[in-house]
Amino acid sequence: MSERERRQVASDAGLSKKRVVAEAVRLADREGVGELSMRRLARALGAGAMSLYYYVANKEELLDAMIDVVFEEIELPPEETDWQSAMRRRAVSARQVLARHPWAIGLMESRTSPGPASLRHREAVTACLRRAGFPVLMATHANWLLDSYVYGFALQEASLPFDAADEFADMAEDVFLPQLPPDEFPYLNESAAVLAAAGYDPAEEFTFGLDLVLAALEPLRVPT
Amino acid sequence: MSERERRQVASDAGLSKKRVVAEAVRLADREGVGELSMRRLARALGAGAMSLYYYVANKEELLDAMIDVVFEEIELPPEETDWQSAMRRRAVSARQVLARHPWAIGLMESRTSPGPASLRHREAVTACLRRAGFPVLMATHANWLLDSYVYGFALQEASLPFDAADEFADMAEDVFLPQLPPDEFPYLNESAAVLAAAGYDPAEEFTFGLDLVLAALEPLRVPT
DNA sequence: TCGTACATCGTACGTCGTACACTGTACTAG
DNA sequence: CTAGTACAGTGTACGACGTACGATGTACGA
Repeated sequence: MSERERRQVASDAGLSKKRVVAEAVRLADREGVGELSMRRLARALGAGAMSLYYYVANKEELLDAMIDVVFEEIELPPEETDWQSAMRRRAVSARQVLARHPWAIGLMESRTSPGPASLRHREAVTACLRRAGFPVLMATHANWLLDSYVYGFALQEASLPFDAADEFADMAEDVFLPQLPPDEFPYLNESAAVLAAAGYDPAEEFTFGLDLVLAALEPLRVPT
Repeated sequence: MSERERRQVASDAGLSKKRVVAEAVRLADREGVGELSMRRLARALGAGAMSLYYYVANKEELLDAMIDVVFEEIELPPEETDWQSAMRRRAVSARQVLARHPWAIGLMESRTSPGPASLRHREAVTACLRRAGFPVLMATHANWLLDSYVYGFALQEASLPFDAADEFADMAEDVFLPQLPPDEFPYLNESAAVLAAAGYDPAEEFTFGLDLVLAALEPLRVPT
């Protein structure tokens, strides 16, 4: 084992692409992607700024690698169950992961070529759908619909001004309602009032819409 | 009419918040939001960089205002038709607008408080759903599902490496297939092959999923 | 022992957002 | 008519950014 290899494995000393990207993800999670700079990242790793460029060609490549790490965290659809359960599991996992790394959503828009983890993920999802009896074109439609829902939901969730369900009630009273003149926004007031009373949980909201989508896709399938 | 008012209206001379924000949107459309800097924006307006700060507190506020301009461009659901047609119209409009301003999607993630146009939009959509007989909670679900689909689709569309339907075939052959070893990604290869042959149009893909979603929402309604 | 590849760093350049102090002009009050 | 004030815009400067470039020391094969 060469010195180089030893360092790539070591966790407490010596840099590596893995370590650099992992720390970048941690930093973005903690402080937001806007606060992620090469200098700050290097400081967090106890290194000089320019050392990072040995492992990453430029910041763009670092961001691409970060996105791929996020995709790696998303569960692949399990193969042993029916397609709806499999898709539900992977969608729920995707939402959780994207809620953990909200910066990832905003990053996707700007980078065009998918990383290896993203490709593996899409292959697994397509495989699941095809094996469940979706014709090629219908599998494509299902892929777009499901991914649109997952990403769009995560995007909306990321732009909510509160973090957990129990913060919603306070938030609704303190922030939303005062901003919404009842005569101009009667329906939004109605909504806010009902939601503040009933409580609000993004996870439940997600599965509700997800199940609607899954049920809507069922007829596109040619049962095997 | 005071000199100040004259200037706010004039289009060729004198700045105004409207003009500043409009030029910022144009710049972001043309060159991407990453290329939008206060200095470049000022140069495009024939002004000094610091002049912009008379109309905008800081860059964050500029970005918020840009997002609100985008929401203003989206058609509100028409009131004279059935709810599905109304929702379809506004969803199609939203997708078109977001395709025209792809940077807007990535921006939404980071800013939490909705602007006035965004609120007006949401109010109109909620009103349409409530009047169509959706109970309050079901209208909320419908709102989330529809917006998730629209935003998520726009997000995916923005990260496509080609711009129009007719570019897809070339793109598929030149870029996708060489990157996808058939033994590792059999299903993605199958997909790419079929899509390259059949052609691919994002607008059609969008309405396909949209109609599925609308149909899935119908049963949540209590017919009036 | 020497050369080469590896891993890291310091310096420097141009650009960024924006704080601050400054101008000139238009309008208003006395 | 004048003095003061609000408006609209500017120039300079500071600290942070991404990164090109070149220098450094160290490990290892010849």
